[in-house]
Amino acid sequence: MDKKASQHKRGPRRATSYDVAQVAGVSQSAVSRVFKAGASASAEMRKRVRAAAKQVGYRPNAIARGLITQRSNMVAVVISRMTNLYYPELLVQLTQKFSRHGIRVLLFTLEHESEIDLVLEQMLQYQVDGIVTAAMLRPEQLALIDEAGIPVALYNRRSQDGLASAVRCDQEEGERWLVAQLVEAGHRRFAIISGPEDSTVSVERTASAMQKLAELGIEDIHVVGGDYSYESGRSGLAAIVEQLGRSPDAVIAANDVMAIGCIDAARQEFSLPVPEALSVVGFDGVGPARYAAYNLTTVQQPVERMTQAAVAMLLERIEDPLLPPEERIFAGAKVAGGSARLLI
Amino acid sequence: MDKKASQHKRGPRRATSYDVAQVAGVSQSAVSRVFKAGASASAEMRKRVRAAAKQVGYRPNAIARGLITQRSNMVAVVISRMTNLYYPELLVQLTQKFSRHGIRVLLFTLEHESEIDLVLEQMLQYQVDGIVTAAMLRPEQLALIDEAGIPVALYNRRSQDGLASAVRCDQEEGERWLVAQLVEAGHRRFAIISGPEDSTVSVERTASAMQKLAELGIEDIHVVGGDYSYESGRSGLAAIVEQLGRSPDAVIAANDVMAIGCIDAARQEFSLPVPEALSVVGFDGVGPARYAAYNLTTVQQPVERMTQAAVAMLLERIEDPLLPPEERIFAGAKVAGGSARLLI
DNA sequence: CTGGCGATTGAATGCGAATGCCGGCTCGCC
DNA sequence: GGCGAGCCGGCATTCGCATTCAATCGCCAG
Repeated sequence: MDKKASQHKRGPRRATSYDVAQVAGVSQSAVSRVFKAGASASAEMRKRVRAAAKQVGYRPNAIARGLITQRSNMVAVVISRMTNLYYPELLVQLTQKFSRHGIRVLLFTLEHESEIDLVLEQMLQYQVDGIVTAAMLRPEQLALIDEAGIPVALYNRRSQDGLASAVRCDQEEGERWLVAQLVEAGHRRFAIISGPEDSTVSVERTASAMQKLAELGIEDIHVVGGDYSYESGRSGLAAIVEQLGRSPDAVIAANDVMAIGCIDAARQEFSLPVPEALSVVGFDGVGPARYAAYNLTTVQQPVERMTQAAVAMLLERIEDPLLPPEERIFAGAKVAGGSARLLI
Repeated sequence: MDKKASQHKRGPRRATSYDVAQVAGVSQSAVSRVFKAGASASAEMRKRVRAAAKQVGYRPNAIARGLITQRSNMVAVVISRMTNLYYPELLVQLTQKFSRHGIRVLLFTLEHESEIDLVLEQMLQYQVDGIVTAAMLRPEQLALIDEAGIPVALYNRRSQDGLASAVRCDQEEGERWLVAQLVEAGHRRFAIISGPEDSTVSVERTASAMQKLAELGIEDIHVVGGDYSYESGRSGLAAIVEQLGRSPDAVIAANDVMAIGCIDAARQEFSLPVPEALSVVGFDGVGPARYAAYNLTTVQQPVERMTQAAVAMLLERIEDPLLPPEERIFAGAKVAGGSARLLI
C-alpha cells in the first residue's frame, strides 16, 4: 500500500492509442482520428474515445507523431553565450509566438563559436522544422542546413549568399543618427568602444559610426575593443583616456551595457560628469538603459516586431519550403536619453 | 540546372540507416550499432559504415530513436515571464550542463499562470525525460507529472508534499542577514517593497525579513506591493514616503531590480542620498546590482551551483526513477555593497 | 424497392532506429 | 586437429501513431 506512491514510476508504460481503442471498443485508427484536428469522426465516436482516453490517462505521443508525419513541430533557437540583456526578451517572445502555432522551442546556447558544429548536428538529428539563430553561422553551415531542407531565420545577422532569411535592426541607420546628433551638438573628439571582433553586429555598428563620422569630417577616432560586458565598458574608457591623454567629447559604445560601464567609470574613476563633460551613447535599448542613473541615449531594437517577423517568416517557409529567402530590416527607436548632450 | 539549388528542398527525403546500410553493403542493424555508443562492431565495419554515412549525408534520427528507446533525451525547462534578470544566466547554465550529458532543452515560458496547464500538456506529449521549473506548479499538477513518471526539479521553490526535488537559495538566511546588518548599523524605521503576491519567492523573502525584524524588536513595518519591476521599485518608494510622511531609514526590496528602482527614485525624486539618508537592500545579485551607480547590498544566488545541483538531481532520477525526492538548499553570497550603511 | 453517393470506421502498412536472438566465424588451448 | 568461447553481423520485431484502402452504413433519388 505504501508502495502505491511510487508504483507508477516503473509503471505499466504510458497509455497508447491502442489502449484507448480497446477501452472504447473501437479501432486504433479511430482514436488517432479523434485526436487529429480536422479528421472525420462522428460525435458519438468522439465522445466515447475522449471518455476512454481520460479514463486511461492517454496523451498522444508527440514523438511518434513526429516520426510518421515528418514534422517534429519543434524549432531550434540558438543564442550565443554573450548574455545580451535582450536575449531573455527575445526568448520569451519567440517561445510565446511559436507556441501559438503549436510549435515548441528547442534551445541551444553557445559558449564558444566552435560549439556551433556540435549544436548544428544536434539540431539536425532532432529533425527541427526550422531554426532561428542569433549566433553566427558560417556559409558552409548554412549550406548544410539548406541541404537538409530546413528553413532558417537569422536574427540580427545579414543573410549571406541569400541562403537564409533574416530579420535585423537597421544598425547603420541607428549609428548614423547617433553620430549625427552628437556632431550636431558640437562633439568633435570621438572614441568608440567596440564589441568582440567576431561579432558581426559589433563590426557593423562600429563601421557605420566611423563612416558617418568620416562623412561629417571627423577623423582620428579612437577605437578600443570591448566584449559587450559592463567591465569592458569601464576598462574601455580607461584605455581611451590613457591613450588620448584626456577625455574625449563622446564615447560611442557598441552596446548599452558597455555604455553603462563607461558612464560609471567616467563618473567614478575620472570624475567626469555625464553628460556634461562626456557624452555616452549605446545601442540596443535594454532594460537597464532606462534606469534613471543612466538614462541612456541609444537606439532601441524593436524586439517585439522583429521576433514577430522572424516567426512569421519561418512558419511560412516551413509550410512552403520553396519560398525564397527574405530579409526584413527594422528601424530602431531613437531614444534621446540624458547620457549625451544633444540639441533635441 | 538552375533548379538544383532548391532541388533538395522537396528532396528525396533524408537518408536513413537503410540507405547507409545499402551503400555500405551491410544490414541496417549494423548501421545502428555503429552509431550507438558502446555497441559491438568491428573496426572494419565502423569504417565502412562511417564512410557510407558521410557519402549519403546520413544523420541518426533522434525522433525515431526516442520512440524506440523510450527516451527523448529532452528535458523541459519552464520559466515564467517575469523577466528575472538571472533567467538568462539560468538558461545558459542549464542548457550547457544538460548538453554535456547529451540532453536537449525544450523551453517553455509562461506569460500567465493559467498557461501552465497547456504547457504541461505539451511537455508530457513530448515525452520529456525530466522537468526543471522556475514557475509555480500546483500540487495536482505535480501529481500529474509524478503519475507520468517524470522527475521534476523545482528551482527556487519549496518541494511540496515531497512530490518533487528542489534546489533553492536559502532566502530566509539571506534576509535575516540583511536585516541583522541593517539593524545593527542603527536603522530603525523599515519599509519593504514586496514582489507579486503569487510569487512564493517574494512571500518567503518578505516574511523572513519581517520575522527577523520582529525578533529584533522592530515592529510597525511598512510593506508596499511591487511586481519585481524597476518601475514598481520607484513607485514603491513613493508610496512608502507618502504613507509614512517621511523617509524610512531602510528599504528592503524583494529583488534587486526593485531595489535599483527604489534607489533611483530616492535620489532623483526625493533627493535622498543613498546610502547616507536611506539604505536600500535587494536580493538575487543580478548583473546590474554591481553597477557602480548602485553597488547594491544584496544576497547573491549561487546560480552556477544551483543549476549544477538541479541538473545532477534530475539526471540521477532519470536514471533511477525510484530515487526519492531531494531538496538542496544553497546559502546565498552576502554582498555588502554600498547601497546600505553597514558596520562591516 | 434499389442503385449510388458521402460519411465513417477498421485493417493493414510504414515512419526510422534499437535490440533480442541466432548462426557463422575466428581464435585459443588442450 | 578438435572443440568451446567469444565476437559479430543479420533477421525480425517493435515503439506509437497517421494514413491509405476497402468495407459498411445511412439515406435520398429514381
